[in-house]
Parts: sequence; C-alpha cells; structure tokens
Amino acid sequence: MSLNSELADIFARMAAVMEIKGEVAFKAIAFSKVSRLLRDLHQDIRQAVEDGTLTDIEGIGKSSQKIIEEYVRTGRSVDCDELSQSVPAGLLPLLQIPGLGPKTIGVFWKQRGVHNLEDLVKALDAGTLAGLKGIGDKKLASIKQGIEFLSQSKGRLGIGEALPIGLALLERLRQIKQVQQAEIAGSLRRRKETIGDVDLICSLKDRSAGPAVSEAFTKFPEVQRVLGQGGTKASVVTIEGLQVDLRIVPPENFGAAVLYFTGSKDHNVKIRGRAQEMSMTLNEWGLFKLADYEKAAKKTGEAPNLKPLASETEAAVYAKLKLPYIDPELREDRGEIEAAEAGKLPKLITQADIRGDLHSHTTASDGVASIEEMAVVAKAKGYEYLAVTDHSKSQVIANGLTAERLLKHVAAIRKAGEKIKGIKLLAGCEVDILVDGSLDFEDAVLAELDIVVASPHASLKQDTATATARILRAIENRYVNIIGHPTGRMINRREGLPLDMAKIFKAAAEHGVALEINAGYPRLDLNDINAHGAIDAGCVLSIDTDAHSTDGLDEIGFGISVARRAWVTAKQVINCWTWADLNKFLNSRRTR
DNA sequence: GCCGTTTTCGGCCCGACTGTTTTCAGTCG
Repeated sequence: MSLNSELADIFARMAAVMEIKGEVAFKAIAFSKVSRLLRDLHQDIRQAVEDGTLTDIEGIGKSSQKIIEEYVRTGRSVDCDELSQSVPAGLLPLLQIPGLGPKTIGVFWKQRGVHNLEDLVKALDAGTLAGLKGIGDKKLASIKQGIEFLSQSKGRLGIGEALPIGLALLERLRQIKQVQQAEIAGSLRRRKETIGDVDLICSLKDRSAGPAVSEAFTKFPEVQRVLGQGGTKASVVTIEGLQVDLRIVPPENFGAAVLYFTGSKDHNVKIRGRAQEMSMTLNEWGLFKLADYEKAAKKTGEAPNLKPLASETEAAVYAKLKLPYIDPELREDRGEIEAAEAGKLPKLITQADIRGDLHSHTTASDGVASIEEMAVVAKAKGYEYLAVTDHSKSQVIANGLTAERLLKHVAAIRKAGEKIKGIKLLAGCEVDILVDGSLDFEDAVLAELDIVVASPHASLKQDTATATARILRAIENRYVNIIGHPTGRMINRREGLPLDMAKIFKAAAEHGVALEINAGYPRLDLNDINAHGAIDAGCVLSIDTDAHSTDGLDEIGFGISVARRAWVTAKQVINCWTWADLNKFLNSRRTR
C-alpha cells in the first residue's frame, strides 16, 4: 500500500472514532476530507513534506500537517494510536451496517457494553438493547436486517457488474407511462470503478403519479426487497444484492435533481458554496435567490413555492452559477470547478475518438476468435487499425507463444491483413515483464513485430522498490511501445504492484512509451487517479480492451470512462491518432 | 479541525425518510 493510502486510512480511522465518541462533528468532517484528498492525490505526499508545502493543500491545516509529518518520519501517528485506543476497535466496522450510524453505535457501546459485531448480534438476539431512548423495535429490526445485508453483499460492486443492472432498470423505468424523463445519477453516472448503490431519477408527466410510479418501481422483477417507499422516493435491493434508490421529481425540477444526486458530495458542497457566495441557494429542487428562498413557503416532498432561477437542466444551473457544463465524470472536486471558472476544462475523450485497439488476443494464445473474426468486428466498429497481441511463452496457462510460434503467427497476421481491406492489422505481442523486469523474448524477436505491449502478469506482490525497478527496466527496452495494465490490479480481487508512479510516469514520458488504460473489466488499470497523474507528467496513454473475444472489443467504453474521469483528451491517447501519427510513434524509438 | 479581500472567531450544504416521537434525532445521500 502506498504512503498516501496508508495516511488516508489513518485519517479515515480517526474521523470514524471521533464520530463514535460524539466529538464535535466538524472535526470528523475535516479529517474525512483530509483522508479523501490524500487518496486522490497522485503525487507522493512525501514530496510535499520535504518541500514544506503540506499546508498549501486546501484542507490540510496544522493538526493534519503534524500527523502527516510524524507518520512520514516514524511510520506511526501517536494521535491516531491514542484516539484508536479510546474506543474498542471492533466498533469501527459497525459503521458499515446500513441503518446504523455513529450516534447509535456510541449509545450501544456506552450504555450496553457493545464492543464489536459479535456483541451486537448477541445483544440483538437477547433483546438487551430494548429500552434505550429513541431506539424502538423497528430500529432494532432494521439494524438486524442491515447486518444480514452486509454479510450477504461483498461490499461495493464493480462498474462492470453495476452498469448493466442500472441500465436495465433505467430502461424499465422509462417504459412506465407516467414517467417523462429518467436518468441514472450517483457514482454510476460519474462512472466510478466501484458502485455502492444505484441512483435513478425520474420526472412525471402527471405530478400526482408519484406514489404509483414508486409502487411500480418496487414491483420490478429485479427487485428482491423493498427498503422504503414514498411519493418522492423509493429504495430497493435487487436480486444481485445491489441497492437502488429512485427519486421522483416534477419535470421542471429534473435538471436540479439529476445534478444534485449525481454528486459527488464534494462537488455539490463546492457548487452550493459558490451559489451562496452569489447570494443564491442550491438544492435538489433548483437554484434560488437566497433572500426570496428564505421567505418562500416550503412543504416536505414538494418544490418550494418560488420560481427557481434555474432547475430544468443541469446546464442551466451551471450557467446561472457562471460555469460551463461540467461532465459528470469530472465531478469529484478535483479542481473541475476552478478549471471551469477559468475556461480550462478539458475536452474529454469520447468513444468516437478511438481509431483502433492496440491490445487483443486470438485463438493463437487464449482468445476465442480468429485473427479474421477479430479484424472484421473491429472494422465494423469503424476502427482504422487493430493490433493482434497474443501472449508470450511464460504465460503457459494462456497458451503463450514460443518465439517460433510467434513468428509464424506474425506471418498469419500479415497475410490476414492483406486479405481484409479497410483495416490495418498490426502484428504484435503482449510480452511478459518477468520478475526482474527483463522481457519474455529477445530483442531480435521483438524487432520482428509492429508493436510490443509489455505487461506484468505474475509476481504481483513485490515491494515498491523492486516492482518499480521492474517496470522501469521494461520501459527502457527500445522495442516496448506500451506498458499493458501497468499495476496488474483487479478490482475487488487484488491490489496489484505498489508502483512509485511518479518514477514510472517520468520514465515513460522520457522514453516515449505509452501507458495503458486497460479497459477490460475488472482490470481498469491504470485507474483514474494514475491516468490523471500520467498525463500531468506528460505521458501518452493507450486505451485498449485486451479483448479475448469479439465481444471483448465492446468493453472499450469502460476504459473511456476511466480516461474521462482522468481528464484525458483524445490528443493524449495514441489510439486516437491517425495511422500515420501512430506509426511514427511506434517506430520512433527503434530509429533513435 | 479548517478557513478568512467583511472574519483569527464563528461558521461549516440541504432535504427526505424513518422511527421515535408530539417537535425531533439519526441516518443517508
């Protein structure tokens, strides 16, 4: 784990303990914020410590500075240790239980001696939690259900699993006749790599239809359990164990609601603050003049009795805040509002910008389609080129090619390329980066190829120094064009190599090697943070599916999502370039 | 705990739903 994420965990832990102890809420909020910004930071925090620029980072003050510096120096934080010891360690995981928050956990601990999940389950079964102020039978039943839910679900679902579910429900929602507009919101719309729950927003043709639509939603065949249901909101759990929340709003408030529920929370906080500075207030109903809003009549579940300055579309709300439209993938409070204000938002890459796929497999190694089959489908997608890059010999499980088989395969690719008009086929290989950073083939073999993707597959538990040196050595090889899935991580499965990314970016930029955003779910490697760091450091990227079938080529969209979250433009992605420019890039190192 | 071109003190985004209550606290997003 990197230093940044270790520190992020420390601040998150301290915030959680403070919440349970019932300390001033804003302290906990401040530490949560520090935790989040450390997690998002793509340069090593050690650098900021050395430069003495720690408190220049908005959100880090004196206390946080002290904790970070101490941790960098000693690998520990006395403050964190002391705070952690002031509550039973077993209480922190209880925060994950839906319906159970820090206040109630604090009460259970102080008044009933609950120290961990086991105590809680016992106390619930024995009925010893009854009689506490503000806690009745229903509350206890809901906590029980929450525990059960948690034990069933594996935590956050990957976007590869959540997106199809969300799209299916959206389609169903749009088919309800009283529904005028419907949209996915939340982290799924922002295309985060993992999704806690799905948010759906819909507007009504007839504003009295709220309860009926809510009712219809809870009756969808995908719904396993109904968590709550009202005229403006319903929550369900699908058969996959995914929570889905529906919000129902009048048509004139649709844009404001979609904006609000798309988040992120931090983005919302920033734009609401901006609204306030401009003497306005922003909520899920719209953007209002502050003075008028305070006087207006408000009823629960209804828009305030006041004409909003903007509310029908997101763009209108942004415009009133003197901002251009901000793409959902950017809404993470990672500088997008400042960039929008300065007119410096990137023109984000779209799927239409992709001219080819530079990482794919065929039946020659572990793919299921032939060269021709892959080429035909790639051409049908409008691609100008496709690189066929089967595995090298170390990937025995994947039927990796020996040098001899590879050279025959190269000839077959060239032959297929002559036969199939309208798409350029590149003869390549996904060559293993071995444990010491050497490659699985000699340079003389690599020299026969049009393109070389070098990827780590095994020994993914190295320490930072060893792993970084390994990838750097591969980057230095003059035949390598792309580092495939650079960390080897798999969402919800394994962490991958703990690389010193700053060093990797610097070397890749210097040597003219592209870093891959592997679009295949569940890899999505580089992730958004690292891809952003890479382009910041002047690297170019390649967004590839690593397809093992013709269907696999469709997964490009997940890679595009990662790139968009990373502020990437088409110019920075080599497979958005024309064949002439790409060809120049692929050959530039060999002729140096 | 963090922040400040009205502030070094006094704020810190806003609303719905639920469960427990007769006016509100906790949780969630």
